[in-house]
Amino acid sequence: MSTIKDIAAEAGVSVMTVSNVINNNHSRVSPGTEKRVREIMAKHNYVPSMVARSLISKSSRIIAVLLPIWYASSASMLRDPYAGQLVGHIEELLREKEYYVMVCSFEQVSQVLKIQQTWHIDGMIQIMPHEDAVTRELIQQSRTPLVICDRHFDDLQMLSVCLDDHKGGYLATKYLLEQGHRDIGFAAPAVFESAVIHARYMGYLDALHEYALKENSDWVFNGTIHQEGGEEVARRICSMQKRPTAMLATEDLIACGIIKGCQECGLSIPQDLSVIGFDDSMPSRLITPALTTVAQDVHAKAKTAVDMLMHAISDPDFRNQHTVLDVSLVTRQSVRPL
Amino acid sequence: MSTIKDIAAEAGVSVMTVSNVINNNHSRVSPGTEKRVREIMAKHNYVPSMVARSLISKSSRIIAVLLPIWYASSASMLRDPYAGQLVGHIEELLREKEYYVMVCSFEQVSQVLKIQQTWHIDGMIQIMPHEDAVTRELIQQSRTPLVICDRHFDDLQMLSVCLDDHKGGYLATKYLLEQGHRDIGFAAPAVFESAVIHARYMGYLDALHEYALKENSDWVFNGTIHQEGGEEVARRICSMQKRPTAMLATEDLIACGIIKGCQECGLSIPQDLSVIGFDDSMPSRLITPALTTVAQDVHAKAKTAVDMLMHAISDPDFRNQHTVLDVSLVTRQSVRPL
DNA sequence: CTGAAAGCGCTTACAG
DNA sequence: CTGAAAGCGCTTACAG
Repeated sequence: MSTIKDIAAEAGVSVMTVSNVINNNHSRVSPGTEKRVREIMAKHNYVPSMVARSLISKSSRIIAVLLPIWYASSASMLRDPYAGQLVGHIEELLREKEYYVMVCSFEQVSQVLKIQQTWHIDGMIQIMPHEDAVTRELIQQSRTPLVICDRHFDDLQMLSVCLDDHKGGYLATKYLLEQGHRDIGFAAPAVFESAVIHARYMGYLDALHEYALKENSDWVFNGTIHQEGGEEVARRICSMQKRPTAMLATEDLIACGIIKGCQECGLSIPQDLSVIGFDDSMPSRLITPALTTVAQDVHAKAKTAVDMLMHAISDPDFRNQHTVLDVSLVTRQSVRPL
Repeated sequence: MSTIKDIAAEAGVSVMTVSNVINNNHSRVSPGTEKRVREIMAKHNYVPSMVARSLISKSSRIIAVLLPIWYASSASMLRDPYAGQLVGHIEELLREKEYYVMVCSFEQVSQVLKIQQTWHIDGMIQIMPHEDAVTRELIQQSRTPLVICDRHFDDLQMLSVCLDDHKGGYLATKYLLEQGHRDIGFAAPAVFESAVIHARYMGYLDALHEYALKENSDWVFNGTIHQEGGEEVARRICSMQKRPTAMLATEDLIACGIIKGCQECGLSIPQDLSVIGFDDSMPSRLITPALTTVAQDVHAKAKTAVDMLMHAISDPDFRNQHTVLDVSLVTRQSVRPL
């Protein structure tokens, strides 16, 4: 494997001239010399060492994609299809810009700081929310630009990309109301611990209030985890004397679980219960009936996060921006007019 | 940010003594000195620079996870839930061993070689199959240990982890035969271009032959892509005069598409058509009826790939091993006895 | 057990 | 336009 020295020797120039052609300092090397050097580099498949370069420049062109580990699980969040999709898009966008992406699961902030330092990481994007305390600490301690997805703190200087979650909850609930539903339930993993979920919940409440309705606490299900949680909710709904006519779930998988669970205990969807999900992910098109859901644009989220990060890397003053992405309702077959 | 020099100065020892404590060369530093140095390192949150270390050692503890880009799409394969799951597990396992993981999409081998060189990558794992020609070239040109998932070439020295795809196709078909089915169709993306799919197809044929049956070419669907492809297959089946009584799909999503498509044109599953999928991924539990499918153990695949890679990194003679992982049939509700 | 020197593959001022 | 020297933060022989 040849080094800059070998190339310089063979070209009969100094190491620094080779360095100048690598770095396209056209003003510092004559066209003839450049051509000769480039030919020799090509001939030897010479690739400059990023490790040597970053030792000097304190910059590596590595972006860390941060994946929280918590929530009673040491498993990588990459297993979540949404996370995979988001990281996939981010990787594509960063590759186009000639950045390298390092994927880092972490529980504690110190792990991130260590990696950041040891590799001279140029920037970071946190995918999936962590515990608020951890995220806050990370924002405060990070020494490189950092973009947080799906979480924002008003009192902190930070870069974030979020969804208009309130609008999502509102849109879905309003749609159900317009379809004539008045008995509308809500199922979510953690209404009060997660800001994202809480915003959707507030949207739900606000829509109800607009129709002078109040929530029925029997129909608000907290701690609903994925499909299994949805199925459990369905069983509880089935056994109720007074059932809701519609359910809003904060995740497609939960909505699918509700549908499946209801079908198993003999309710039919949407005749006996209308259901709306959130995200417009793959399951929404798989389930029968196809799921009406609040759609988010994952590619736009990735693009926004990457653009913000690039901006922050080139401009040290760009350290505080909160981008809110729009959501929209996709109507399919899981809701019936009443 | 402190360097080894700062630590050495504050401890009143030489840089090399600090280096020895970092590297746990206990024989080369007295316990008292070590303790003092460690305290100073902790106090300053000192983290040794991997970039400086790898410049010397020619090793970086970075493992590249390679994601092919092809198939008429420049999209990152990470968007595929199976890929996300596999990479998630790999990342978990490598993190435990204190390796860093870099995710690299690539079209051409030269891109991989460049990254390999520029970062002194220690090893690589290719997830998802690429075109055979590209994979062969990669195997031959790679200068670091490389594990290929889901592809093997008998004529090459290589490390690979595959599934017993033939057995998978055979098991599923045999099960259908045992349930009394004789008219069994097959749906796959690319029967002859993909070795994995072809092996499943051969398993299907072999099971048929055991029952002295032949395939009916009307019922073998090639070019079936994901759910949409499955739905298209369903429409064609629905319009047939003589329909198969059962379908085997090489992917859960295809099987789900077949189920959904059939339901839409009025066939009921499994009464009118039995369906078996492959992978036991999330969709198999989402669809109604729940899908009978050939299960693979994605965690075992990740673990095997990582173990092989670790072995190869520590032993230069370990360069040729082909591990075949077992598959099993998970029976649910999408097949009925005839 | 401890240290001084050389060097990994580059880039950054500084001269010419 | 071109080069010689110093240095990035470490480790590796080599001495003592």
